[in-house]
Amino acid sequence: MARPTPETHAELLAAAARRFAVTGYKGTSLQDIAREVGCSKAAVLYHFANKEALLRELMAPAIAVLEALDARLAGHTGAAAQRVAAEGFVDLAVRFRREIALLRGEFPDLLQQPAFAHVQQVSERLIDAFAGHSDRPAARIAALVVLAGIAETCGEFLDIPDEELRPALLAVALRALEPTT
Amino acid sequence: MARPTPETHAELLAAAARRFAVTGYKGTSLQDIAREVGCSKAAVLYHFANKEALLRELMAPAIAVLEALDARLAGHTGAAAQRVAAEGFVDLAVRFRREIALLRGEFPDLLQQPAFAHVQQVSERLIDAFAGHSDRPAARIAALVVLAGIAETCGEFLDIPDEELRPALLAVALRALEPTT
DNA sequence: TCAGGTACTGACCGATCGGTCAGGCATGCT
DNA sequence: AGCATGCCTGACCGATCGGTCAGTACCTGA
Repeated sequence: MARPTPETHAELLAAAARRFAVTGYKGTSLQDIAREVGCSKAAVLYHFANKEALLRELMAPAIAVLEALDARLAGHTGAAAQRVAAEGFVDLAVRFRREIALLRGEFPDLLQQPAFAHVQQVSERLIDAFAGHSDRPAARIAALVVLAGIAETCGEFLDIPDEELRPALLAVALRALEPTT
Repeated sequence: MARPTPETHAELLAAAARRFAVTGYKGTSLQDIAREVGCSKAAVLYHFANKEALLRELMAPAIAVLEALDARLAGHTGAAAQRVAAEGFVDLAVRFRREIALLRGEFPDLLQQPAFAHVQQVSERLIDAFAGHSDRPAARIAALVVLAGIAETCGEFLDIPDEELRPALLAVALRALEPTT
């Protein structure tokens, strides 16, 4: 089974993304990933220090975009913040839907790992922006429904093009976030 | 550590609910549950045939209510179906928020087990009702955002009373499901 | 020609998983 | 007194987990 392919690193990353999306992070073993690529489990751990490092590398691009959105958010308040947050997050969710989908509810668990501690804070600021920086429970509830709903949904529509998914998600987000009279 | 408590069954159920809600189904071991109650792992498996049976018994009341909603859904179409589905699902989510929360994204995995196969079909009919029985992608996207958003959100507000959470969730659901002009 | 790095393997490790099993200890019926 | 039953235990099982390690085949530059 010895096959000298230097692109293995990228192949492993892609295989991990596929497996994580189906069976989740905890539900996928290094064996599973190795089998999909056709190499040994030891080869996986040659390319990545450990399982968490694999996940970290997989999520890095998405996290970078999330942090850019966070930075952009700082300059806005109220309804403007809502619109920037909705547009930015929908765009992120659509572009990285595969990466987001693979965390399928393991978010709470994974975010507690030190490697993702910062993401935790960023998403709290995102919810705050979705809520228009309001403390009203109704606003915070709506914010969380939109955030979680989009995150869970985007991964279910892997087959339709970005240009169709993006406006549909944005429309439902903006409707849901409309202020209660 | 021998303590003859015949209420152990109920205690185990409650402990399992608590642990599942924090670390998820896969992330919680029978040891964890046993430790929380103060008995042995073998005692857990004396009361429940296996881990899945424990989960099944834990979810049974919520599933019964879900199936009742499904039956009620059959008599409605279009906007009426949307309203019945939204009201019914929000009520279910609020009442059983702890049970729903503990499945944290493990839904896709768990629903594939034969014991929950029926729930899969019911939730597809629910999404269909949310979408007003429309085939338009935008309608189906909105439906999934609402369903997933509510399911994920309700478990995050364990401390506020039903009477406050219910109308807030219903309001955001109805706003999000408003037909696009 | 050969040293050294890259990419990998199979064997192995301790821990933990869900689950089994024989037995023990109260309690209550006969 | 004897025996069944309900409830529970500690010891144990095979499987699988993430991770380590010594060794090896191959390529490259000196």
